[in-house]
Amino acid sequence: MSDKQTAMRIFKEMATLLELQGANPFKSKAYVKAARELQQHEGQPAEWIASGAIKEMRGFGKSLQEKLNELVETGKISEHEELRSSFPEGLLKILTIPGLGSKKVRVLYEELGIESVEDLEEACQTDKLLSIDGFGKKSQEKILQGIQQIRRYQGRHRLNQALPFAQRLLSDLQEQPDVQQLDLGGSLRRWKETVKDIDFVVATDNPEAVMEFFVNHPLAEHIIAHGSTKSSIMLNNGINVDLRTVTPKQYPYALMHFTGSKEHNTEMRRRAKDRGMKLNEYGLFKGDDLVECESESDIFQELDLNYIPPELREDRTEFEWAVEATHPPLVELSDIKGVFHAHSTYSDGAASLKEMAEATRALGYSYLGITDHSRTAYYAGGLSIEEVLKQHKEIDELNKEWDDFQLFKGIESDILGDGSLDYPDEILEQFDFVIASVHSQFKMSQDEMTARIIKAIEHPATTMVGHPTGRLLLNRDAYPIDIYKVVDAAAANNVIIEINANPYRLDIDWRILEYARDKGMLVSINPDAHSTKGLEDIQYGVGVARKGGLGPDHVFNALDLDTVREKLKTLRSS
DNA sequence: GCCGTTTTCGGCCCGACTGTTTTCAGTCG
Repeated sequence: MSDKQTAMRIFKEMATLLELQGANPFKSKAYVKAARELQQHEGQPAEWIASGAIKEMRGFGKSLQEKLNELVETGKISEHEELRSSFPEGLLKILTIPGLGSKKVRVLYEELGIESVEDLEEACQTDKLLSIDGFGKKSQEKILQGIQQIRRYQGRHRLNQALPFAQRLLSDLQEQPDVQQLDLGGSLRRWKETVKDIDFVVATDNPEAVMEFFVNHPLAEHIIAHGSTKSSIMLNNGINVDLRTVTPKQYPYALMHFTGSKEHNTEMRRRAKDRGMKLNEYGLFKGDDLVECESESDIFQELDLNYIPPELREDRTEFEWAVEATHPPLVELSDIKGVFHAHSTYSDGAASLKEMAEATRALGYSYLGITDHSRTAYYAGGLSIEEVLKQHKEIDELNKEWDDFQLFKGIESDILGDGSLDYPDEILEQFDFVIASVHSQFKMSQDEMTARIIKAIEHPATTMVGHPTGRLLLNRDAYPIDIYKVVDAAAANNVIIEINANPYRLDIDWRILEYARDKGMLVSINPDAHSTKGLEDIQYGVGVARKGGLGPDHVFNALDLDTVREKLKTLRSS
């Protein structure tokens, strides 16, 4: 029995190995496409095979169906095993070095016997690459730099690592007189949970001047590329920034092109081709004639599509609905009326109850649901029953100070190993709401973990589930869990699922939100703030909600204070 | 390896920059 994640990993690895082998590149791409298709299907491979759903899945022909079948029945794919054994494992790691693709890696392996990043580093330091055609002094230097980069940064960055720098660059570029139009593009504009680099698109009649300013920006540690329409710099925190310039007339096409995603663009160009046109970053063309568009909306329209917001351009379901309808408005930061899930000095927060409340008010929110850790979370200063009661008294006192703002009594209760909550029922009843979260005992089977969380969801005291998969971006994978079953249980029990907005988590994953939405489930966009500054993380959660296609109606903390007060009461008694 | 009311074979998205060439392959997005 092999799960979806395993199948995806194996298919992607087969694609890479096929490329390394020099196989037909379209064959390799077919495996990548199949892996994407797997990701987007709810359920597990064994179920799809049993139900015959596999036959309907895009990109699964005879051969790939057989391979998936083999994987489910035997736990492996023989062709995958053969491919793996024909190359040393280290080559896969070498392929993650920027500038090295399958062709070059293969040459290095065959000519110099390079099998690992360490081999390669040594070879570059001793000028061994100079003996091979197509490699020179500069290649060696670039490779050494690339090795440092992957060692330090794994090649991807969390939003909080990229966004502040992007905003600084954006405002600096904005001030340049030659910059006529400017936007963030790429995965940052799409609010992907981690990004590889920062992309900018600029409309200008003087690209040289803009490029000159850009590559000499004080944040640039070194210049990776400096051309007349495309340049790249590396920031001192290891993030690459790409800037593309076009003429004002080309701008909407370029913005669309550099917003991506790659898969979305591929589909767009295919649609253009179907209609006898050609789409690239410079325009949409019928023969040699430009089809004039003033905005991205116009371009979509020419391809018989309604406008697709950047966050949704991932080639998932957007082409299906955009043919028929415009997407309902996505939730915005300004829709958010209040905050749940914040810690105070009672447990592991940096600010007092009062400081957190005042900071929340100052941001324009009208309520704060405070949730310190529960007693089992001793490492985080979890609250004893006495401390809970003391905190409730303090909250009652503080609430007398405001008539336009309210502190709600909450707790982030650990979900214990057996799925129970962390206080006796008579204590749990005294909270206005309870967030149930897993903080320990991650090493369970998927069935056990799923059952554990569902048990917590079924507890009448539970209002929300906190960071449902436990992942830490770029650091720790989600614990094994059937997230669809968890969502089903939450929907059935009127439990709200948290979008944990902390940029290290962004959990629940946006990919599940469309499913959750269609189940009628509410989410709450929660900062999990451990300081007053942490409250601002809500912006990242809003990005995730948008990416998941949610509007304000799907977000619990987009409700105003009075409604939330009422809702919490009914949720508690249901 | 997939896919098809233009197709069951011959397509499969498009362009910039680099480094090494002396006209281009490889890589990237």
